[in-house]
Amino acid sequence: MAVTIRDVAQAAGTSPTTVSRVINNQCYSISQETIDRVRRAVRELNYHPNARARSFARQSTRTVLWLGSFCQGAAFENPHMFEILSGAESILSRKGYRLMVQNADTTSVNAMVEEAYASQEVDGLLIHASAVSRPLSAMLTRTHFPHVVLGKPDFESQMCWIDVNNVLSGDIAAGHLLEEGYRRIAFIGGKESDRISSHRLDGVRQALAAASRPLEEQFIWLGESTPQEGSRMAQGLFAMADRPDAVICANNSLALGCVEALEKMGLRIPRDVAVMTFDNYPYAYMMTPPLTVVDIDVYDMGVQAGRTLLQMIGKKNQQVQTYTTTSNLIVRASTHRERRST
Amino acid sequence: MAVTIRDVAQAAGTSPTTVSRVINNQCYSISQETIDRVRRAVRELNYHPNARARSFARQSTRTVLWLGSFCQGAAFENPHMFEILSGAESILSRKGYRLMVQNADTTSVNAMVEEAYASQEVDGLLIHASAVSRPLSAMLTRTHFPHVVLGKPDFESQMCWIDVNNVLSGDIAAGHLLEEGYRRIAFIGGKESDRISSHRLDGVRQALAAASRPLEEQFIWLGESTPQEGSRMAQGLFAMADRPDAVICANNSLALGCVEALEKMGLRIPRDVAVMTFDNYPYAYMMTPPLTVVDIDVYDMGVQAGRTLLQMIGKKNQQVQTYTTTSNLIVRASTHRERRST
DNA sequence: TTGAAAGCGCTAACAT
DNA sequence: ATGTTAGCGCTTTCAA
Repeated sequence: MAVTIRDVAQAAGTSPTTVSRVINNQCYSISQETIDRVRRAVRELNYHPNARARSFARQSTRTVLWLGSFCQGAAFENPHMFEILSGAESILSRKGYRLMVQNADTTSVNAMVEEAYASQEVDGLLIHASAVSRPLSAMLTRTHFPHVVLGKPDFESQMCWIDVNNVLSGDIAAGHLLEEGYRRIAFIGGKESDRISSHRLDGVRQALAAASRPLEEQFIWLGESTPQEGSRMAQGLFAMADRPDAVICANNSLALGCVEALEKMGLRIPRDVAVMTFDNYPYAYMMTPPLTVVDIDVYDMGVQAGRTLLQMIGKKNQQVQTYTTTSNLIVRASTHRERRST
Repeated sequence: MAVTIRDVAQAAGTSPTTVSRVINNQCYSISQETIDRVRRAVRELNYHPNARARSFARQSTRTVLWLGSFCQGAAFENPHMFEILSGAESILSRKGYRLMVQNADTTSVNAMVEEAYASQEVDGLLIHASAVSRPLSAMLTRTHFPHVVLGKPDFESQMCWIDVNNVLSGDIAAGHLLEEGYRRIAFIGGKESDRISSHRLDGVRQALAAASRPLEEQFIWLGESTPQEGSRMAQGLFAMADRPDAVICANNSLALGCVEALEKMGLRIPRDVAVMTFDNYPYAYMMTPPLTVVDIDVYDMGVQAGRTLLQMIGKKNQQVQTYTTTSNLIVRASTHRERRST
């Protein structure tokens, strides 16, 4: 049999209650001598409190459930989510909480949350935005169950969410190009329904307008987020009479195609044209030349989400709907005229 | 207050014992009528058994702990691990088990496993090979605690592990090129300490030897697994008098550099030279031309690991040390002479 | 076919 | 400063 709290109490010549207090650090009314005796007994018996009994007695598992997409290929197609997950794990772990994961999508998520809530299996939820639904939103709002949605849901709601600020990222991207002396800035983006791309475009527009050099409409090309489309749009862009001298690509896929097209057209990066994009995926720095990116610290977003959730678990009356603003500019050869591509 | 088993029992006019039997499907001695009454009460009261009480009473949490690297950047640098994780999640979830995750490395893992074992918090462990250590191995072997290591540990041990078969993958790669009519096959790989690369090389050697066309030593180039090195090695390879007509790159990074170098040297893929690599990363199919790869179904490896672990949790006397053999050839333009690169 | 009763190992209210 | 005691909600043994 495993060592229990009674064994420790006996060995230390005290009661289970006292042992419980010591191992939970509620020592404000315990003599130092007793504390030492208990600690020694714990060590000598190699006592580890039974987690199941604890969860049961304190009516809390100190566990958080992460709901998101864990389907086949997800890790390759959406490393973002796993990076946020990693950030959340770090803070939860540090605070003595456990992190459970479960595959969920917009249709399955309701039953899962219902079950997790009713069975009191977890103290809170972290839900990836790709897995939220309106019924879920209603349920969470009604029950006030602690939760944080990772990413802004694509409908109005009272849920608590945290997202990175793509508008800010676009702003930073355009600001960097202006600083480097580029003046004819173009944007290659995803379709209008692509909210990330649209937000980045908004930010670019903002920054250029603020610098009294508004983004010209013929310099905005939108299409599917594939290298092929990126290539096609770049070709269109640079077939125009008045060429741009810099291109902001809304994402890595578009950037890949764009760079390829520019190369084929005999344009040198960054001498003839600057190229930059968002998110520091391996593509970005493995390309020649390595691309300047505005990186979004999604790991940090996970940390913040975890921290927020823990606060909500502590005092249940908090509501948060916020953007975290942790975009970092990483300057590489593709936008830096002094350097040359390797 | 939440609905308890007593409430259901009362509503159904029976005892908690009977309700427990029904919800756990131990119905071999219960009248159909009683079962129906209980089921109805469960539904009407929207009863969900308290997971904490269950774990406590049955002395099992039906939870598995995954230990691996969740540090910053891990999702981008090692999507593999998350893909295996996803596979494991799917099978565990289906069998009514929960999956917890925790960041671990070779030094921290011992304390974590000790704690998880002693506190009886989980029923089993899935440990990524990057986080195993000799002391851990000794501890698991001594306690017979159910575990599966994902990937073959780099030291001899009695631990249970599952890995993909990289030797087989190399064999398949070489076999494909032979079939396509390529005869002068070269290999660009990671350093000798890179076990994945080495195994793939072994497989290539095997297949070519079996076809009585042994891999020529001057066609084997090894170096750091970076695009730069891949590029350098490709240049060396194709500066030789007797050029190869096909190159197998041990991984995507090397392939990226290799393709770039070939392009610069004016060689057309696949007309002048075939290129293939391993693992179906987005790089592989976003490049021009898209690369033929031998893909390793790591998701499936996670499924198999999860399944194996559940068996071990069931009957504790099983030991497994095995390769899963789920390599799939994905033929694309880079090795197919009939097609042309776009 | 069903039910009573005894835990599972800890926490926390209350008493001293 | 410490101990007594009563749960936490379920499962399971044993009896009927």
